[in-house]
Amino acid sequence: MVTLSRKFSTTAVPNPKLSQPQPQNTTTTQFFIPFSQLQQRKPLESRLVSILDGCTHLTQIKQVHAHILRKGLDQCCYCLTKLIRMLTKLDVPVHSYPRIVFHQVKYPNPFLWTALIRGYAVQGPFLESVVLYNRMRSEGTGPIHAQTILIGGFASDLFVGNTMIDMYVKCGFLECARKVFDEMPMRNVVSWTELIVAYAKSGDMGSAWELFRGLPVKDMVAWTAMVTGYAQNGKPREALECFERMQDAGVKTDEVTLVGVISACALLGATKYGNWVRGVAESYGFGPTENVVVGSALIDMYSKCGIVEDAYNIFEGMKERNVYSYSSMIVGFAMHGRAHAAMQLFHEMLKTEIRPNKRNHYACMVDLLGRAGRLEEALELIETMPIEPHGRWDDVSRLRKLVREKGLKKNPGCSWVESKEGVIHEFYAGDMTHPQYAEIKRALADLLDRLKAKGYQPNLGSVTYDISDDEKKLILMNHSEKLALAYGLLNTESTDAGCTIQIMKNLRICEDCHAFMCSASQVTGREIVVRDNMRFHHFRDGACSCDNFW
DNA sequence: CTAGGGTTAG
Repeated sequence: MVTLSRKFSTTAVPNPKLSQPQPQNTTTTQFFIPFSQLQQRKPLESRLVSILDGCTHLTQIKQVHAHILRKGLDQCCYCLTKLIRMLTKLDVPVHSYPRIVFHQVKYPNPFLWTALIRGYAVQGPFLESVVLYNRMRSEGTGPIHAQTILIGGFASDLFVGNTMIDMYVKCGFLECARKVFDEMPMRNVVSWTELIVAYAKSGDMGSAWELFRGLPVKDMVAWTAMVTGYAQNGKPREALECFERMQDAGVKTDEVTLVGVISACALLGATKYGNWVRGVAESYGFGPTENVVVGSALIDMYSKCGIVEDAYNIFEGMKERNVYSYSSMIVGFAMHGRAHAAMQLFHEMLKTEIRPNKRNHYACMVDLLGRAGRLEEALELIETMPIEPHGRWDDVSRLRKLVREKGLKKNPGCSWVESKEGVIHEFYAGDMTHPQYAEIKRALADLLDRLKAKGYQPNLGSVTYDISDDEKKLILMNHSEKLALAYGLLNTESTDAGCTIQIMKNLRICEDCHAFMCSASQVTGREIVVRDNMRFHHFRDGACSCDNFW
């Protein structure tokens, strides 16, 4: 079922929309140039590039350069990119000859920029490459340069189109990317996947699915994009469903797919499913020991499933560790209130070459120490914290995240419980679709009476809508974690192995549910664990491990 | 030459 093959089918299919008359006066963006103006790659330029590729001495390159100028190709980014790349390969200082070549081009395209930036990144000064990178990405630069590729027509349709989609997406012009996609004469899986990922990253899984549905040949990468898209957008059930449909379709799977599945399991708290995935990964030789990404994902999954020990076993067994592995483990310890272990690991990490993720990491540790009441250590950490000079690279990812969040609608409250058989039961707030709903409702009413006798009062302040108190009580009673609890009580016995009822929730637990769970643990004599999006709550004998602080 | 991957903070 699993393969490591990276071969992809690049069969391009014609765009059916183009045979129909094009609608006039659509929302044209100022940067966009229609594909009809596109020319084919010119043979002369291709030949010059391949000649450059074979150059081994500076004199040869200079000869070809002279030839390029004679042929009037002094503005051809395609040739000059190759020229700069060859120059830097021969250790010619970027700041001399290559930089001059670059400055003679009026409209450098992203490839030319990249050649220069890469040169500085290899030879130094490193700061210069950062400066150039930011300049290239500064307002509108990407799309404007994209025009020059189009007008010059330095590459074939399909490739330019795909690259443009990528560029527009990276510059945050999703609509432009879509427009390119719609007007491309020929398209392949890559074109589709680029856009699907862009929609997924912006939180619009609806559009992603719509596109995916219309994709004629769905390959492994496209499927994986959907699976991880769902996982990244807090829709783990959909992610697993997608994964299963992918297998039904007979599409092969590799470690990237499995990583997406594991992170869905982490969200769901689906231990059994996760274990199975781990087994599959191991049997194909990219288990947690061999593959850092699989390992880190599993660490996160196990700690979010409440099994820190297993998480630590994975961590210990890993051949290679990076920031993700350490972060996941530290956070895993923190989530379970093991401040000491987290602190120790943090210091262990500082001894390696792995650098913490700048301020965030420190913020996390300070928060943890503060929570554990170790204020002196927290202060010491703040004082010894090295201040990193360039936060610009950080900005990029923060910006993308912002975009993603902006497009994201607020997720409805949702809880999951795993049955004895490993089946995941999902409950939404006010959800009446569960087959056992009638029983659940009765059990909840029953429980409510017993809790009231012990002094529990519904906390009406947890509902902020402007409605009557009775309606508020009804809403509270139908919170997803209460439904899940009732399901758990109905379907497990206190004598069952691991008789704890473990509930996973996508949002923060509300005050009313918290009090309800406390009281319920006392009345039923059962241990209840609720993991919300922040931490674990262990309810036992009427008290919670978080000390009512969450 | 082009497409899919793991953590956290607020």
